[in-house]
Order: sequence, then C-alpha cells, then structure tokens
Amino acid sequence: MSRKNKREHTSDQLPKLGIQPYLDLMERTALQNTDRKLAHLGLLMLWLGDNAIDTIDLNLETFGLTESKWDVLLLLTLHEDRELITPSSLADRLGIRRASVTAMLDWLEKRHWIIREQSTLDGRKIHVKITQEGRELVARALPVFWSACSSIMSEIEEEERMLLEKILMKLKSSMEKKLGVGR
Amino acid sequence: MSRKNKREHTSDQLPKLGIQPYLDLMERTALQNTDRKLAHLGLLMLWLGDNAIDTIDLNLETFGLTESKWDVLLLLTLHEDRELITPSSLADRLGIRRASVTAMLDWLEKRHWIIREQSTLDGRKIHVKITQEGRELVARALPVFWSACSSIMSEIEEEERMLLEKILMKLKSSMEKKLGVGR
DNA sequence: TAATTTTAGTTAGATAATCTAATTATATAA
DNA sequence: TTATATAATTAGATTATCTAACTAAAATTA
Repeated sequence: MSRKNKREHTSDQLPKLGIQPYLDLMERTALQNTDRKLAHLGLLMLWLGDNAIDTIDLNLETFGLTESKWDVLLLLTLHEDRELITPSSLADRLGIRRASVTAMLDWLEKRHWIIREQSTLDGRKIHVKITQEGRELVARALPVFWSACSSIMSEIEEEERMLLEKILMKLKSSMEKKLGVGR
Repeated sequence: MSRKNKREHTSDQLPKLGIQPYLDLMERTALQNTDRKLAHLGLLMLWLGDNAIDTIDLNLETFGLTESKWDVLLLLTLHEDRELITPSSLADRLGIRRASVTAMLDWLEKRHWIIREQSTLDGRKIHVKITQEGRELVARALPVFWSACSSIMSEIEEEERMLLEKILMKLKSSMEKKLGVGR
C-alpha cells in the first residue's frame, strides 16, 4: 500500500506522448512544400543530438569539464606544434566572439590547464598553449570521451554501420556548408 | 592585390582538420575494448547534433525564442486540454529543476504567452496554460520549425530515408533508456 | 614619416539557462 | 494534532554567451 499510495500522490507526470502527436501536429501545421518524411528525420536528429550531448556532458562532468571547454582543449591538443593558436583563431573556429574566448581561457588558465604567451612577432597577438597539467587531464579524459561516443551508438549492428557512416558523413558536410562552419 | 593582401593579414585561421586527426587520436587514446567504428559514428552524431541544434536555434531566433522556451510552448500545446500541467511536471519532463522552470515561466508569462492559475483542488499546485497570444506565436513558428527540421535532412535520398528512419528510431529509444528520459 | 585605420585582446555590463539551499504554503500521514 | 512531504518560489551562484567600449600594436595612407 505505502509504495502505491505514495506514487499516486507523486501525481501529474506528463505522459510520454512518443513521436506520433508531433507528426500529427506537423501534418496540420507544416507548409505544403515541406517534406514530412524529411522533417520527421530532422526532428529525430534534433532529439538524438540533445541526447548525445547529454551523454557526453555527463561523462566530461567527472573531469570538471563542459563540452565547450573540452572543445578548446581538444583543439589545442590537435594543433599543438602545428600552428600558432590565438584567442581570435579559437573564436573563429568555435563560432563565438573573442570576448567569450577570453572568458573561457581565463577559466582554463586559472586551473593551469593552458597558458597565454605574448607573441614576439606581433605584439597584439597571444599564443595559447596547453600545459603539461592540461595534457594530463586530456589524457585522462580521452578514453572516457571515446567510450561515451561509442556508447551512443552501441545498438548499431554491423550491416547498418557502414551505411550509417556514409549518411552521417554526407549530412555533416551538407550541414557545415549550410551553416558556414567546419572542423 | 588589395583583396589578396588583406587575406594574408587576416592570418592565423586554424586549418580545418577534418575527422582524420580525431580518428588518429582515438586510435592512440581509446581503451582497448572501445569499438572504434562505433565511437567514430558517435562523434559524428555529436557534431551533427550540434549543427542540428544550431539550425533550429537560428530559425527560432526570428520569433524571440530559444530551444528550451520552444520546448515548453510545444509541451503546453500538445498537452492542452489533455492533462493538468504544473511547473513540477514540466521540470520532470524537461529534466531540469523546478526553480529553473519557475524562471522560464516568469519569462514566458511576462510576454503573455502563458498564464499561471492556482489549482482549486490542491492549493500547492499551479496550472500552467498557453494563452491565445501564445497559441498565435506557436502557429507562426511551427511552419518554420518543420521546414528547419526538414532542411537538416535535405540531402537524404529516398532509398536511404527508410533505413535512416529505422536506425534513428532505434537510437532514440536506446538513448532514452540509457539516460532515463523520454518524450 | 605622421596621422589614420585596422586588428587583437580585454574589460564592463548584460541576458539566458541552469544549479543548490532556504523559505512559504498546503496537504498528508502518524 | 503534530510531524512530514510536496509544490512553488526566492535568493544567490555559475557558465556561456552577447555587445560596446577600450587599449595597444601594427598596417596603411596621405
């Protein structure tokens, strides 16, 4: 009784409608020339994207990181010893303002995961580098990150995999073109 | 000359590496038992998810809405006249705290898109409803939302579509199970 | 070469979306 | 009737963004 009664008072949970009511609403409210089937897929992609990001965030949390800080550390790691990385180039790549990068770098620098060095060639520029401590953090987080990535797709079987990879690659380039971004 | 020169000064753009350097890094840093192929797909899904969200945000911006406010309005629309919607049930469904819902409802109420009514049956509860003005906003935004959803998938061809739908539905339910959420 | 313009980075101040902890009112249970 | 639980809010914080203004340095131009 106690358990059951309790539940009854916990009340008012919104029932999970599933996707059908969304599709019904779409039928009534989309423009004539909107492809319903594609919009259905797009809606799924949007939802999955949210879930994928939540999964990754959950795993990065262990390291005191968020997705955007992680992106910065990953960029610094991948470009290390290749090119000079400035706050401007990070802002450009991340699609955010320089002021936002400044804030993020302040946060990372306070934790000794990155350092800023004034450029000797051009006094306006700052050279951003990952520190040894930062490298160690990344080294600890990477295995978890990859395993989180793979867990997102754990249900996929071999036959589907190849095809899905092809489709996702195609979507990646078409979306990047549309948004004018890229990695 | 002028244009070219200018470009040369625009300097220090980080080159777009593409996915290969990520895969190389994965090879070196993933755990032995991490399925590389699946992690590759997961990484793509993560990136696509970001892009899909950006696309939707860009379109909702026109209406002064963000994805989370839109989610609330959509929930109110779909559940209208079906069940009593309370701040608690919204928090539960959205996976956020009641305090966060309070803030969002304040914002929406200030714009006259929702109203709050005290429940007569249980004085602790608030009944949240979409207003006529809110309904009109949603009616204007919905066609744009669906067309944005379909634009995400515009490259998909009919043969791929069926299979992709099946895969995405499967991923949706597996991820929702893992995260303990659902729509 | 001196004056002007552009670029890089930061600072200041704002908003949005979240959180936790504390508070208030009401309802339920012991 | 008293104690406990629930619903919502408030207060105060953090993170991630933004724009506008500012400083310093470099590049352009007159």
